[in-house]
Amino acid sequence: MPKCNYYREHPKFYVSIDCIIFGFSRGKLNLLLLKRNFEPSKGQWSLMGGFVQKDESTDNAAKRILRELTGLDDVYMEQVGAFGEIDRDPGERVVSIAYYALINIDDHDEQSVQSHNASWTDISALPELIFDHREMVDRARNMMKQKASVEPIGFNLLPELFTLTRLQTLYEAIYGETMDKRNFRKRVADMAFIEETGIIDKTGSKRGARLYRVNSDLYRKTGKFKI
Amino acid sequence: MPKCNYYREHPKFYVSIDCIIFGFSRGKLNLLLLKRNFEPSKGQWSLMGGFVQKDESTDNAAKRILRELTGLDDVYMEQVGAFGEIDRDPGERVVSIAYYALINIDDHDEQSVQSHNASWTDISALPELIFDHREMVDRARNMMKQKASVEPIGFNLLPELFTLTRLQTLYEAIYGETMDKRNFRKRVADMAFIEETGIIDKTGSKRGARLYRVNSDLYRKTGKFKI
DNA sequence: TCAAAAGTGTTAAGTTTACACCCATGA
DNA sequence: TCATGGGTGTAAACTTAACACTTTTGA
Repeated sequence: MPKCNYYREHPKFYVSIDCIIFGFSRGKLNLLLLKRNFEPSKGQWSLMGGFVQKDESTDNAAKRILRELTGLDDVYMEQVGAFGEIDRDPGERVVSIAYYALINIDDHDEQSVQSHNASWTDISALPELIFDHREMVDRARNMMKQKASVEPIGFNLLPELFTLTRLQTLYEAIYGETMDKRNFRKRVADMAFIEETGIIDKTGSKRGARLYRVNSDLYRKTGKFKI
Repeated sequence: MPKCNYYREHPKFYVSIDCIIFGFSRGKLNLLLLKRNFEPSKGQWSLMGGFVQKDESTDNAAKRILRELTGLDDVYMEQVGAFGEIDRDPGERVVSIAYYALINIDDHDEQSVQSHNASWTDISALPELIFDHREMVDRARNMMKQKASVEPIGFNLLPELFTLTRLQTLYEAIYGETMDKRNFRKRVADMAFIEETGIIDKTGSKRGARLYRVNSDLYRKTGKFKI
């Protein structure tokens, strides 16, 4: 019971979560999208979503919904914001809170993704999306780009070990522009927390390339990030 | 009626708005805070807030609530984000969406502010705030600072005409650091949309200072902003 | 006549950009 | 032996930062 009548007169709303799930594959940013097999808007493309429940915070709801689709825990997520237009969902009034997630595309549970009728789509060739999902994607993309330029969040899109060429391709995809190889490597070399492992990866080239890794402790202590 | 049963099983929540209202006065950033004369947390300091109604979007609810307190329309507002911890409001489960507003402190309706038991407080000496309002303020402040460095939103905190000294003091308050006068003026001079009016303001000094104004059309066309 | 705020340029330091060739290897 | 991706340094252009004195005027 409420402690006073203060709340009584006010309406209540469904509160949902929508997830913009970023992955990085073959030089491109990708989003994990669902082809809806339920109403409303059955058959159309949408973001992964779900409703906030009584016993969970919105942040936890977002984690749960991401886990339902990908099988992943401990994923990097940021809130994009609340979307509260009256008719944004034609079925009912629903206030939705969007979150974006950065995952290593190799890690997700393929079974679960398929059972949800979901698939990875190149972000520069998105299909039409339901409701205001396109606006959510655009805002998430801008926030992510901005944040990725000043904090080392991009590494969440890579496996633990990565080559510098792969890292550069990732940032080229995030920023949507090509970069100079030597300047890029100079900047990486200036960030001590991006460590050489001594391991050589021969899968990407004949010669082989050095594998690097992020040292998070080192970043926390000393870290400046700028790419 | 909903078009399907999809929503039925899910809980509904109160959705509220909280406003972080920035003003600029005597060289300091200020917030408009309420001393609550109602439960819960009567007698404590809080942000201006209210509940979203059935017939309004969250953006419009924020505008309404700001207008209720300040009497102002057409105010610069940005959404900070949704705050959805289960127990953030001890009275009831409420998901709150925070917005910040930038107003010229001379413009507000003093009557209305007083009748709401509200007053301006220096942001660097805030009292304790209820619920998670302090976190909202901190996030709003960071977002505002970030945005103010790359878009000309700071001018919303000033009257239409302003001196360069006042503009500099404002940005020093936003960034929390002093700036070099000559470098600051050089940067302003490089932005054509900050126009000299030819008017001299004698209120701030014996000699008088030139008054400037923002030309928004010019900014939209040609504008780069960097202070 | 003096206190108080307004106004004004130059130089050094640091950062960013542009640019081209050799290396190692497996096929 | 050659095609492929991996790896490396320097100089010019630009941006940022540091710095101090003169002007105007009302009290």
